[in-house]
Amino acid sequence: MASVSSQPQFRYTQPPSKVLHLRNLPWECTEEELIELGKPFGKVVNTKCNVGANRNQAFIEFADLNQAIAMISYYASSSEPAQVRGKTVYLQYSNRQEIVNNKTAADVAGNVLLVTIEGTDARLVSIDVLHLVFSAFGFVHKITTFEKTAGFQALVQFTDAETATAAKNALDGRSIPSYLLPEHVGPCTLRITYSGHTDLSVKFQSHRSRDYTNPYLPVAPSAIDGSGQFTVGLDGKKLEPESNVLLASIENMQYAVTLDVLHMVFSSFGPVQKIAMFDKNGGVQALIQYPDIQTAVVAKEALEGHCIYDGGFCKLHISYSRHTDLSIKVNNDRSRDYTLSNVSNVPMVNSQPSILGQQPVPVMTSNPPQYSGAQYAPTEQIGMQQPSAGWGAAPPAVPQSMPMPMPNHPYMPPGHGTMTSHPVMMHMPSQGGPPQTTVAPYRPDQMQ
DNA sequence: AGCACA
Repeated sequence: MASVSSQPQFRYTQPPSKVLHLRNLPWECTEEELIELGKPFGKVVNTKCNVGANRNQAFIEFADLNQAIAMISYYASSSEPAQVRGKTVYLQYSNRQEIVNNKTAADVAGNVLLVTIEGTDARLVSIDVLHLVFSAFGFVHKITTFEKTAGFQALVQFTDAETATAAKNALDGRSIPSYLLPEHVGPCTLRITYSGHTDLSVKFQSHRSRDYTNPYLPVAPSAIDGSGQFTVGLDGKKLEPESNVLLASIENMQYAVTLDVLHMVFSSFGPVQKIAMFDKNGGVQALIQYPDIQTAVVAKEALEGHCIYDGGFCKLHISYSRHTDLSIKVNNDRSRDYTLSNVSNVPMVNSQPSILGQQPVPVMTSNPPQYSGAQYAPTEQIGMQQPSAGWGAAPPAVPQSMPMPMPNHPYMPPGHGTMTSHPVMMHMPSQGGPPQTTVAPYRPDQMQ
């Protein structure tokens, strides 16, 4: 009752806080710009950008209250107002004492990306295609996929946040190129944020998750017990779990295919540890064991459907075996353990008569094998980083540095190679996403 | 140009 309006000019001021409220910021002001603005006065420990309906407000939190006071005081008496991008920024103490929950995991740059695949056919995008797409930006350590209310999602782990950011910036909002998808599959758009994870836990190689850093990780039991766990692949075929052991069946076997021929053919891709041949369904099949899955993958990709001899003879059909280590009881003309003997190319004397008797028609000398080791030499040394061929979307000749299909690439459908001078164009979705005219070429080499 | 729920 004593003095009326003793301090009316302070009625609307806030008490000091180490959090400052900023308004009239330029649109979508960045955290970096806020830090630049506050740095002269102290240590900015937290920010929150793009607040408010117009996303033109923000908060800065200093480490110490005095730093916030220093900033307010400075601009209260300065002739130059606080500015961001030349725009005057209005400052005041916030009515809160700290910035709470400033960032979600999606805002914090990390090495793991959360990828949501949008589209009615999103589920048909295989983990292999995801691996191919993301490998364009760097080594992909692990991928897990899962279904949640958000839809079909994947976590993609890179070495570091920089690589992940490059992939995120280049791929977010883009659609997977149609030539990586089956014809009937509609647009599959990628929505990408950061994940809070730093290291994914992948216990098995399966159709749902992969650890590309650990080729010896066991294949998921669920994927090999035949209990309906096989998913349908892009081409409608069953996706087999990869294995270091290949099952090769030989079609149209006009010429004898001996253990030594198989050894020669399959040795082009890496050391063959064991081979076991046997008869099944009236034909000859063989199990070929490599020391690791990658070698087997490359061999399978290269040899599947090819013929050992010219003229369509002895056509190979290759799948992954459920075996991981063959049990070779005796070395003979049908089975051999090359790890037990350092002779690998010396034919063995027939020690046991085969069930069908002697080898059929030994005419192979007049038909030189099509394969030479050199033919597939580029696929050797795949231990460090797997070529994209390993996951079935590109042939093994594709260099590692450019895992995406290129124009004039044999896997490129007609039309794409001549439509653009850019290496690869990510196709824009007809649904959602920026308009076609603004699409940037998909050029990972230009991304930071 | 006036305070945050992602």
